[in-house]
Amino acid sequence: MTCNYEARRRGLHKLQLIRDAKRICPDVIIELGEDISQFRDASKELYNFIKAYSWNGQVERLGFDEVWMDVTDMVDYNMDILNRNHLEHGFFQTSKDDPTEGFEFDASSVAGHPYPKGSVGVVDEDGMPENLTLRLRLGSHLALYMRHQLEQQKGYTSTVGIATNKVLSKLVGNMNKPKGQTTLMPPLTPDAIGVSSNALLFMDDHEIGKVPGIGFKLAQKLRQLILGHSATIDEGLVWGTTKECVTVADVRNHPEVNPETLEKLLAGPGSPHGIGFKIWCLLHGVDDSEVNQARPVPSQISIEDSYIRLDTMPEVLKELTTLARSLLNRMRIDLLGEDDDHDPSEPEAPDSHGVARQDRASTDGKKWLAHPKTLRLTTRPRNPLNPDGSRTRTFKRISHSAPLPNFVFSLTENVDALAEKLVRESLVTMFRKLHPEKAGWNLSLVNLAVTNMAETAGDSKTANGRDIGTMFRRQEDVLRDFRVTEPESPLSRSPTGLPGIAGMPDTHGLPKLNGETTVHSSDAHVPGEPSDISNGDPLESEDDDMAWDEGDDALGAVDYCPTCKSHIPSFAMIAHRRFHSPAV
DNA sequence: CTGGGATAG
DNA sequence: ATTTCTATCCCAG
Repeated sequence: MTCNYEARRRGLHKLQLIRDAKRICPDVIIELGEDISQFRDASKELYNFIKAYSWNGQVERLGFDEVWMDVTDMVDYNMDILNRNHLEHGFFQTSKDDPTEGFEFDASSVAGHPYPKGSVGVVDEDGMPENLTLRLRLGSHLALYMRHQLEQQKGYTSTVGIATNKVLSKLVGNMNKPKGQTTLMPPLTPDAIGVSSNALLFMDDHEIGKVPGIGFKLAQKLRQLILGHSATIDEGLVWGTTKECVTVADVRNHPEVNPETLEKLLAGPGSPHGIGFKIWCLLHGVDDSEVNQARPVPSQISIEDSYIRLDTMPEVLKELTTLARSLLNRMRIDLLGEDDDHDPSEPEAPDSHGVARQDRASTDGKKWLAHPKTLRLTTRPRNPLNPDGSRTRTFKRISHSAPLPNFVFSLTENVDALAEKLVRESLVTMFRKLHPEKAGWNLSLVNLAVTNMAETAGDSKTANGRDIGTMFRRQEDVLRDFRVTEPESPLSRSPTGLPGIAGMPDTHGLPKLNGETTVHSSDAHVPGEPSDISNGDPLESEDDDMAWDEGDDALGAVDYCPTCKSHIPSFAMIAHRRFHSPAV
């Protein structure tokens, strides 16, 4: 499935056949098994570590090992307190409240690698760096500091990209891996005197499919446009590579390429609105998408397994039970939080079977942070045999959703019993909707998911025990469809005031320059070799109109359910107790 | 809200 | 085109 850097140095790559790996590297160590809980745990730990540095909470995960962090506010603040006469003796405050928290740094240079190589950014006749150059330098020093802390405190090295938006930071982060950081330096807009933009220069060499947001389907359409025929997929090598190499420059410089033609080429049923303009922006290194807020709970939890042969009902029931058990355990790990109202003197209720708890998640003193409302069952059927005996492979999935029954939130019942009950009372019916025939099907994959999380009040509780953040988000949800907003184009945000040059679409390709700094971090590495941090490499040197609050006094009384450890409005307690009573 | 697609690691 | 187990966002209906 995957391999470490050592194996890659020996010529192996991810998603390689075991047979090929053994041939190329006979002493390869193959680890069988698919328990990724350790990776999940490490991912959470490192993500929480990074999140703790954020002021604005914009810390977005991408998979298990990558994070974007918008540090615009931290850079704003530190630009204000920076002494421009003594750039060499700067102090970066990592806390607004405590002026002693932070690190000393040299704002006269970039930390780590600049792109292009050797660039110092844009500096005037007196050697004074322009604002954006200084801002990116600050970003680079913050990145170096955080990487140092990560290595010292957690023992992981890392790779970082520092730039003015998400797409540029992610791509520039690839330049010096592992254990390096790269900052995309100004000028980032084409200059009146003809100095070209480093953003364009940087984007131009990338193969079209390497640009985040341009996946396999879009890349093939763009290659077709440039080549005049569909690009041939290069077999044998890594997935996604083509024999013909079409670069960003090839597409951008194509005479017929503009937002309108791209829209005609790329738009289709199901494709996002305005895709032509979005892709055109990406080709110019322009990306006005926000770094998402860190969320307390995931929006979905899913478990899946693939099968060589799964074609009988008893086997399906067995697999569904196994998956349901995993899913319920995952729900307890990811959706349970500390219960502030928990009384530790009260012994935990024994489970109904008197069996010692062996689940991974401890449930005492915990409560549900969110209640998923929906259960989804997905399968991937194998195609029936063709008349000639061959089988056309498909990877299409079919799914069916149903309400998630409330008994799964019981913290007194053991997971095994709950899993069996879930299969009996929900999943069997859902399975029949997908596969009404008694036999004749053969599944290559089964997936179980819980979605539509209804978040319960979190940490930021108000006096009446409600989450003010959730209330505002709800207000936003309600108002959104009624509010008339003026669409804002990223181009309208140009801070330069430079007029575009007629006939040069490039000049409209302004990166997001409104002072934002995005850091993209990837590739946490286990301890081992010295990194560019530790080896001393000099390079790395209120009002009354709150309609939603109406009637609160009437409904305000809240009871506490000892079974599922939730706060329940008093008027609903009788009905709520029925949820926990055995089914009749 | 559902079911499916595209994209991503 | 292949092989896995996740996850997110978006769209039409």
